[in-house]
Amino acid sequence: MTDWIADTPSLSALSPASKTRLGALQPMALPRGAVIFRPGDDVTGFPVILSGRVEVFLTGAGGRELLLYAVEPGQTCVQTTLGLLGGDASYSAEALCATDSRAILIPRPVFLTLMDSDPAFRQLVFTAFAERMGGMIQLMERVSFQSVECRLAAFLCNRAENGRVQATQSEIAAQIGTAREVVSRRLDAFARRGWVRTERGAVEIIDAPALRRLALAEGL
Amino acid sequence: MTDWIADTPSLSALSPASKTRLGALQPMALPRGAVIFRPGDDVTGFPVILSGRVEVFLTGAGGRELLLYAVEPGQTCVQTTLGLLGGDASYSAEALCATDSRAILIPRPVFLTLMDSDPAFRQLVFTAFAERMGGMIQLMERVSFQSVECRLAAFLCNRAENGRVQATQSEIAAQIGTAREVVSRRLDAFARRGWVRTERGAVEIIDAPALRRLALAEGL
DNA sequence: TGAACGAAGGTGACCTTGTCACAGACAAGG
DNA sequence: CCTTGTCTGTGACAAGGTCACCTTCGTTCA
Repeated sequence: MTDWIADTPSLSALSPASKTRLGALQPMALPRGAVIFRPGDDVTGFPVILSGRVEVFLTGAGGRELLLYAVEPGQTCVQTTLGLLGGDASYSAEALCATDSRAILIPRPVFLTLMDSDPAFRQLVFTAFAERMGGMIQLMERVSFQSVECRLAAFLCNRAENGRVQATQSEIAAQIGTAREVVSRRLDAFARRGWVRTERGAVEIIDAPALRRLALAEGL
Repeated sequence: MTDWIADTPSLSALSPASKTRLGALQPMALPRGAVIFRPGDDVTGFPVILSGRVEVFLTGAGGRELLLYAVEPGQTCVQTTLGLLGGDASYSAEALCATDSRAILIPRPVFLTLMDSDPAFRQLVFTAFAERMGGMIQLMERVSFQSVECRLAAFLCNRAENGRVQATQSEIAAQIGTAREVVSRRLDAFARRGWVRTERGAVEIIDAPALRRLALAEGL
């Protein structure tokens, strides 16, 4: 087993005592698609992602989904912090592994001890919290004030690798908080303008600058 | 001048040293309508509301507004915590006094000292943070998955005093994150069903149970 | 091998929301 | 009075969400 503490930059500032305490924990392997938690689950501990990517979704009545945020290596999950520190200790969102991942789960008592004893750990949790909150406010702004077209363009720009985005239209819809049908129609509109080409399970980007211009047109 | 620390329950658990430190600060009087901060302002300190009510809005391109959360006595502002602890130190939202209010502003250095030295203060800031985050997620859920009709009904139920809601339709629109015209039409629909009666600057509630049923119809 | 099934994507119809433009109603002060 | 600014109502239209249903692919498995 690798020394996961040394391999995780965000943990490097922790005190030696904290590292010792955490050293006893075993990383878990989580396959792509694994459910970390669902709405209503109890909070049993504080997960830290070591590798991979976990996505946290809100699910609405009609089955529509909205990506709240993604957790990447070294980051922590706010939903959990919320449960461990605040009032109600259950989740209101759903977390799924977007890729194969490894994570540790810090049990609640250990978490509380670290919070009280290690300023570096506090700092870690706090800045994670602050960043998430900022992200949530930006998300709020995008979802309620920006057009779907604009959000879609921004998404395509961000997720593109070698001019391609590997994702089904349903997935894209969940990421930007709209319905699949709308994504289908918007992508079609982009395609007719010659900006993209759609395939089953992927979108090929032809005119990235045009998309970027559109993404920036409506404010941030 | 009254002893504002003793009068604020949420501060009672602080250590004597913290109280001494805070005792030197002078409460500020803020009239209704006063602007606490605007987008782009720098974060100079950590405000704690002693009395009154402060509302924090997000403002979109077309001038549309959305109430993110309200700060009530003993509570603190997350936007600020975010600025003091996280990366970027400027606000992305706007805070207005909804009523005449009193507040203290804890200067940044004092805030940071208290965070490191007083577990009770930490607890205070942290739970405030956790509660806000929970509230933001609920807001997200309402704004992106619930109909305007439902949100409006819920708002009327919550804000009613003696069967009346004192607010202009513009204010209501900002509170539930929609456009004024839409509020006008929805209220009209409620009125035709005999549930409310509208006046200039107020809404009288006639059939509260009907509204409550509608508010609960689409999940929380 | 080919029938069947399920996931992904396309489309039309329809309703709800948001936007724009503008008009009437009302309150407070000159 | 008359004016001015705020509050409210309305029609027309565009954008987005929902529903129903169909087509097109891959995969599986009998």
